[in-house]
Amino acid sequence: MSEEPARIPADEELETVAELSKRRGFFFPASRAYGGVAGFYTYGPEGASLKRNIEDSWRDLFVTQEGHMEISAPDVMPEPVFEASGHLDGFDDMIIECPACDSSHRADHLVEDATRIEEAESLPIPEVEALIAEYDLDCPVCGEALTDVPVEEFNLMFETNIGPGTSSPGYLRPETAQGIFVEFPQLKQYARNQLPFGVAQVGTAWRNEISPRRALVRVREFTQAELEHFIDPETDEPPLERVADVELTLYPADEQEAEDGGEASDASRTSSDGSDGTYLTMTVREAVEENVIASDWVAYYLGLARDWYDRVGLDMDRFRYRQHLSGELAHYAADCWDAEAELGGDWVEITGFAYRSDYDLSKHGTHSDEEFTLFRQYDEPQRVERATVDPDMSVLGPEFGGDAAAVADALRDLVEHDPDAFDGETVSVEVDGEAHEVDTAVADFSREEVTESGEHITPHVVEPSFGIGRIVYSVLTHAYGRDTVDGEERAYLDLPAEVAPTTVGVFPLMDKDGLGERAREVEADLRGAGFAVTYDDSGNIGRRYRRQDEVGTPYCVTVDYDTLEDDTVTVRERDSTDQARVPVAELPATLTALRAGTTAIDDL
RNA sequence: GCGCCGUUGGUCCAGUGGUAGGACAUUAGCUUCCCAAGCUAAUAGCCCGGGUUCGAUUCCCGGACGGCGCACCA
Repeated sequence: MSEEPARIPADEELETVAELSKRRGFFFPASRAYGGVAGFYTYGPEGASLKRNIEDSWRDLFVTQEGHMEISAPDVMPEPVFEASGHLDGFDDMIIECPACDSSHRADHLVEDATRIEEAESLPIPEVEALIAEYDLDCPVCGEALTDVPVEEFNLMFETNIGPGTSSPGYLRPETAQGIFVEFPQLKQYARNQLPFGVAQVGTAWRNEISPRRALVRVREFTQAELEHFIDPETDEPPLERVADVELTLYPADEQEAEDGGEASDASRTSSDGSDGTYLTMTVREAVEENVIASDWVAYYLGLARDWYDRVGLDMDRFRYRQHLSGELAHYAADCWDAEAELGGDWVEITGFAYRSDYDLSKHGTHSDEEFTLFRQYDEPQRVERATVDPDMSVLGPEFGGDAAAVADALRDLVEHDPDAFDGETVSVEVDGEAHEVDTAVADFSREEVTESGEHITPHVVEPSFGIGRIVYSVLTHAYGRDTVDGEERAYLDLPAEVAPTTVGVFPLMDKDGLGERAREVEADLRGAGFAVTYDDSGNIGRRYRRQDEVGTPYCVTVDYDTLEDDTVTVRERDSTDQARVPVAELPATLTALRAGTTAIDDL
């Protein structure tokens, strides 16, 4: 029997998991034969399987159960995509490094602090350098003069060239989301132009991090599972009743600020001990009613995801939802909560839940030639008065020459925003800073009643964005445990059967007297039934159980001498180490029931 | 990017200016009919590049990688 489960001390926990991961093949630094490269990891046989199972579980919930569609878009996208999304602008951070104390600072922020300039980020680098010299700016840490210290760019995007030459720059996507947003014009057709609909993607994202850290936590290439749920902000409501009773552990912004005197920007690194007692534990319903979570949609996903984390094996006592502080919000986000897991005493973000409003679709609508809107029909067509112009080009052409087309566009633009400007004999429009007078008659201004059957709207986006690698790492860490079985310590992973890399180990008690041959037959049967099976005939039976315990295999089947007599085998359960004897013919059904939780080992 | 510390079989460690040893793991054999047993044997290592030296895994410099701190983290 197993007894005395012991939690690993926090300061040993991550070392232990790293050691296990390398030794048993969950994950390890990539390209080690060539010295390794920071921020890249290879998932070994156990890890790749665990990761895939977690992804499949995510798909089952967020695609199959929730009824959304999944796509697979390219990793490389052309430059204009990221000009539109804001990632290029927002990410050419200007860094200046103090020559005296080696501290790094955002050069644009130093300039903004010292001057009245508000958007120094948009200034060219030579200009920022000139401003630093002009204002004699000093290092905020040590006071060293920064004049003539070069300002350098940090771009966190991986750049590449599409095709030969450099004329067509591309970037590896920093989030899978853009691959969904960019295809919205196609995707909306597949959704038959009906809101709401959700598009999911599980794929690779890339960020050229300055300093990769902490195993799978901060890496340069990682897997995201993202859902972009497109909604009509005026009419669509989430099915809150489905998750209303789910209990959440919430760490709202005001609690974070109260805790450390307003300097809570580093709250994601706050250790668990300082945070006790400041969490709010309440149901989704209560959180919405008391407005702890501002967005019903975000609240819905917090509830939905909470049970999923539990399902894939996170320890819910080491889990919380933390609201972003206002200064922490991304450029696109209106409100954002992170799911965080506690690892080795630190809290790590594993999912971001953001209400992105219409930010992304509007940006792509403006920058591209496609429509990133949907047509929403009114219940009843409406009669509305509309002011229009139909400029007479045969007059404008001779009068304005090359500017004529621009003048006509300006007139059309004006009539939309200010039809009253056409009340007089003439109307004035500005083209390239030059004012032009046009006869109202030439513009052919008119007001007419038209029938509008609907309007174009830009959907809002609710985005749960899961970091799969971090979740794999968190699940491994939370699953790791040690206990004592028959006086011998063992290490095990209490992974849920759904995500465990191997579902069943098959062993001959000894590899002789035909037991091995019989065990091979059992193995083949189980593989045929679709189970992930490991066969092991090396070492004594206890050693083989321990091997499987250590990688989280939930069940082991042993062929012994009784099997040769009556065609039964023992089934041994990982967590309890209890055994039951089962007819070989019933093994697939029994294992399926055990995995689904509809049968317990004690009932066999 | 900066600073401090580190890097020795698959894993975890010891050690040395004269090319290294243990534990565990792995493989083979013996033994054992259900929880890391025992015996025998085998496989397998000094991060990379330069320097000092007759000789460098060891000392020095640089780099890569890792841990922590600073900065960064859309």
